[in-house]
Amino acid sequence: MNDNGNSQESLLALDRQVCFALYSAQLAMSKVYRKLLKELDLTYPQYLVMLVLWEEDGQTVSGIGERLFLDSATLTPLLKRLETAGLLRRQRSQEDERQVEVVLTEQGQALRERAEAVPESVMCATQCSPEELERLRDDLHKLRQRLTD
Amino acid sequence: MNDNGNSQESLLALDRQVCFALYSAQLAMSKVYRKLLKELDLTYPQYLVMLVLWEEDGQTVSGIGERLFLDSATLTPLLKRLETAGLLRRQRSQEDERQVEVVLTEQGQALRERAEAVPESVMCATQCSPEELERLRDDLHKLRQRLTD
DNA sequence: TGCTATTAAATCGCGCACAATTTAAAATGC
DNA sequence: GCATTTTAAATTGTGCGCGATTTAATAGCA
Repeated sequence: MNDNGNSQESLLALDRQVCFALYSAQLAMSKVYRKLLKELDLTYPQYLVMLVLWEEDGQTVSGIGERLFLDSATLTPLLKRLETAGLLRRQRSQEDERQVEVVLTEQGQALRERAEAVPESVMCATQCSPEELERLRDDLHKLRQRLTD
Repeated sequence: MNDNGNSQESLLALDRQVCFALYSAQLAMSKVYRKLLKELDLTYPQYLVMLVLWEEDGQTVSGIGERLFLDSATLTPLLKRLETAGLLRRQRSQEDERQVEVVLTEQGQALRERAEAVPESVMCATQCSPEELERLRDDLHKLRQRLTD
């Protein structure tokens, strides 16, 4: 038969699991981004924060966190690194001193131009059609929503 | 118009990106697993290593790494933790002293029984049909392969 | 008003991932 | 046989993610 009666038919079989497919696809994607974002001196999570701020500047830490599903334990040190890199400033809100507003510097705004090329490079690396990518995106979005109910 | 001329129509728009959908779905999945695997005192990557060893015991570090797309820098400390937990032993190969063979202990083999329930719980948490999950798995598998060409 | 409860960030500790380097063993070439 | 190259694992350093806790400010309420 097979090793330990555990193979293709078992639910524990690695290659049958969606979650491993998800996990390893994500790792592979990270590697593609790592290479592309090296040019911009950004990590992928840092790039995500910049996307959020390019869409709407001046958000609070928790505002960014809601958008990316990350909390302050992850974001605070990440934002400090981006601040050190000169891409943004962090300042306590005037109205509510508990909150920290994150504001892009000119350099941070300027970086957007150079980032424009990234999505196309990634889409190219996937070797998928726009239709395939859209379907996958929507499926993943649905999955994430269901998992966080 | 909109903030910085950058919104729904831009390729930089967060919610249009497959990669962010992938990233955040993976994080959500991790959280589901974290809760389930807490029972077994395993992290998700540790669980993956156990899956690999339950399928075939006695593999080398690089063998496990090929299966999971991870390298020794990730696996060595992880395997040491599993060894400390009493789930496996690491021993230099007799024929080739460069290689380290990873062998399950009785306790490690026994854990398999308790892990049997995990996949079903996860599938349940996704609230997806088996067909949806299979399609997603195959799509993700395809994506990973294309990204690592 | 003053006390308690809630909220927002920050901090701490741990476990990945991975680039880069090191160590040691085996394979190769002359 | 011996030096060179290749290979496997380990090590080092950095940056996430996140559970758990802490710090500080605001809100709520008697």
